Amino acid sequence: MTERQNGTGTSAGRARGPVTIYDVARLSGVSPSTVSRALNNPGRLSADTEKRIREVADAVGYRLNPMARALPTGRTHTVGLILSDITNPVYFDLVRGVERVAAGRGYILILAESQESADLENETAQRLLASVDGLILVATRLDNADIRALAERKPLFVVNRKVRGIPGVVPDVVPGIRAALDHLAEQGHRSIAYLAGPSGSWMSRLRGRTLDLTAGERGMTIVEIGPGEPTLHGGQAALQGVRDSGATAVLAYNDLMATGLLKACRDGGVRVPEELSVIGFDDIFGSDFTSPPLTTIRTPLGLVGDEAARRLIAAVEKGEEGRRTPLATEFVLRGSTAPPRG
Amino acid sequence: MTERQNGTGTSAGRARGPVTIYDVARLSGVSPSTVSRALNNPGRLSADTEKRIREVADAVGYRLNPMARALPTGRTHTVGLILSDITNPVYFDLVRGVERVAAGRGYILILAESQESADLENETAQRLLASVDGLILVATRLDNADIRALAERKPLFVVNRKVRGIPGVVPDVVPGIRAALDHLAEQGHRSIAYLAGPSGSWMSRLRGRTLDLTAGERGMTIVEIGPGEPTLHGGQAALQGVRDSGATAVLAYNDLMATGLLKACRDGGVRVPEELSVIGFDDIFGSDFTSPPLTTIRTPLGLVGDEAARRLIAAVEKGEEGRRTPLATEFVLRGSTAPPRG
DNA sequence: AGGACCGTGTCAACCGGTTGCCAAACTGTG
DNA sequence: CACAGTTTGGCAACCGGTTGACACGGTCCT
Repeated sequence: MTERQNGTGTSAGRARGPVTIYDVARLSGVSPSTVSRALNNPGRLSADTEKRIREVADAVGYRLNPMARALPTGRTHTVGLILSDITNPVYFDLVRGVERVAAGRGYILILAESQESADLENETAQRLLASVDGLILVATRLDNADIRALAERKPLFVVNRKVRGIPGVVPDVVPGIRAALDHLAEQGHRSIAYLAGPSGSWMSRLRGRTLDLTAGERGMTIVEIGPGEPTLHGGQAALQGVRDSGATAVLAYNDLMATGLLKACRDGGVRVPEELSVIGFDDIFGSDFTSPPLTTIRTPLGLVGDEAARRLIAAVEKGEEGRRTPLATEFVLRGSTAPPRG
Repeated sequence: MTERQNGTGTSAGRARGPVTIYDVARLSGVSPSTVSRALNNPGRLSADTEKRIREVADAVGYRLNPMARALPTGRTHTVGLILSDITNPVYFDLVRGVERVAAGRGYILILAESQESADLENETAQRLLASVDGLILVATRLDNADIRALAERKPLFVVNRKVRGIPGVVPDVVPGIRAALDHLAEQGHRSIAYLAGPSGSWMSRLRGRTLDLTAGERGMTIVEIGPGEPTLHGGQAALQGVRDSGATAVLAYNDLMATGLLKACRDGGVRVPEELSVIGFDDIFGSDFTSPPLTTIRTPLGLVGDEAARRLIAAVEKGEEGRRTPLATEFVLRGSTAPPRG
């Protein structure tokens, strides 16, 4: 009765816009709802009807309109990822991990940046919320209340932060820190500086606390320096504090800061590792070709992204979070550590 | 007559799902279409009606449902970005540029990776096409026919590739290459190797051709080596070829390859820059802390991303591509070049 | 006073799918 | 052969917006 405007008189005629299920329905002599069932409700129809419709569908190059599907179902097949800083190399492998898993499961990745601002992060999350099935927050600066509020609206997954009742992943920092301190102890270091990241960073606090604990067990002392920006510049700016602390070795919140410190040392005539040992965190791109190559504590960022996407999508689809994979850090010995002088 | 299921008896009652224009309409005593007009058709309604509706809307926290809007309008307020490799640092600033501009204009960024495969790239583009208002292809491996086919369906923008009739941007490589060759000529280099990127890369060919031309003008000769993977590994693998060529200086297709070459030199006992001068391309993150720091030809990647997003969105909204900003490369002198021996 | 015109808000159709419910057809059984 | 049970496919409502057409009331003009 009501012929959709897309239709043309001749069934072979070129439709105006993209092909819809209405076109497929007309061409295969069934109703639109039957087409819908044939395509995403396998088994509901008789085998030959389903087969026939499928054949027509890809003969005419039918492609489902995701918006049209999203409207009645409320499911967009999209995951959102919010980072504080897109250009921070620490996220590259993570983003790739998320994208690969998402694409593999038929999901699309939406990426946004919060520019290290809690307000902007919240605003961005709100803006994205309507378009995604679930949201991954990486190293979020939001407080627990905001996080919970978001989690009430859509499945949420937090990376590098623990929030009671919210699924998330934070790689175990203990093994990496233990191995790093064992290594430093073996070389004779006793007093170690920790170059802290931003004051709002949960992960920086975790690393600091774990360092304190682990150092205590080994009779070593930790002096905390900072907080500082988690960037090259933040690391460069910290050299003076490090020198003042009298520590013979430094552990930085992340590789960016460690690399910045390395640079400041070179500029300031401090020889690394002879005069100062430096250890980074994460093992980002570039850490192996600094000079000297940076000794660091590796975080398996690719796997973290994988895990985040996998479990978020499980939550979206099955309402339960998927199996947890334990993820651990690992000490990577390169050239920026040596026994202290004297 | 037909009360939407969202409604509750009391107007103060909590709606089940998110607030819709139907809720706002009921609460402010007008029809849904009036609400729609009040919100995105300023001036069409009387000033107080509009104001009243706006107040109700944000009093109840109304948020537009992007899917619902996309259906009748065909506009998703989304731009897609397809990269060959998410973890390649060359793209970080570009991605950020695109994201910032997109977010600033109320658009959402969808990111996907083609893993250096033309087939996967095409498939990905098809998959995304229905969800985006426009697509940005970076260093695409697609052939011109595929690109044109995509451009027929949605606004398309290509970065680092010129395709007749398709809007795009490719930073002018001439100034950077001229300055680099002038520098090498001044130091006494005559025979220079070009470490080519993937054979499918339009940009690698452009850089190679421009190099040939520019070298010719200066009485220098170029030996092309490759093609090779545009990665650290590709650069490492090329050392033998470089030595065999007898060139005293190398220009690599990109910084990743240059850095790989640097590493191979260190491992192979070739001193840079004393025995071999190395110049990269792009000035990616990390190029300034290799050892020696890499001399390179900078591409303004952040601006490229900016330009791409700006002009794509202009095409989407006004049907015309926006104003073009000329973008040029620039020679950055660091420590990996020196006069040849003898 | 009558008519043209303008400003304002509503009606209803539409975008392209999904899905609960029902009817027709088909199957098997006593 | 009648009847219950099971397939199979269609109808129509719905998701949440947008927008062309129109009705209504008030102004202004002749």
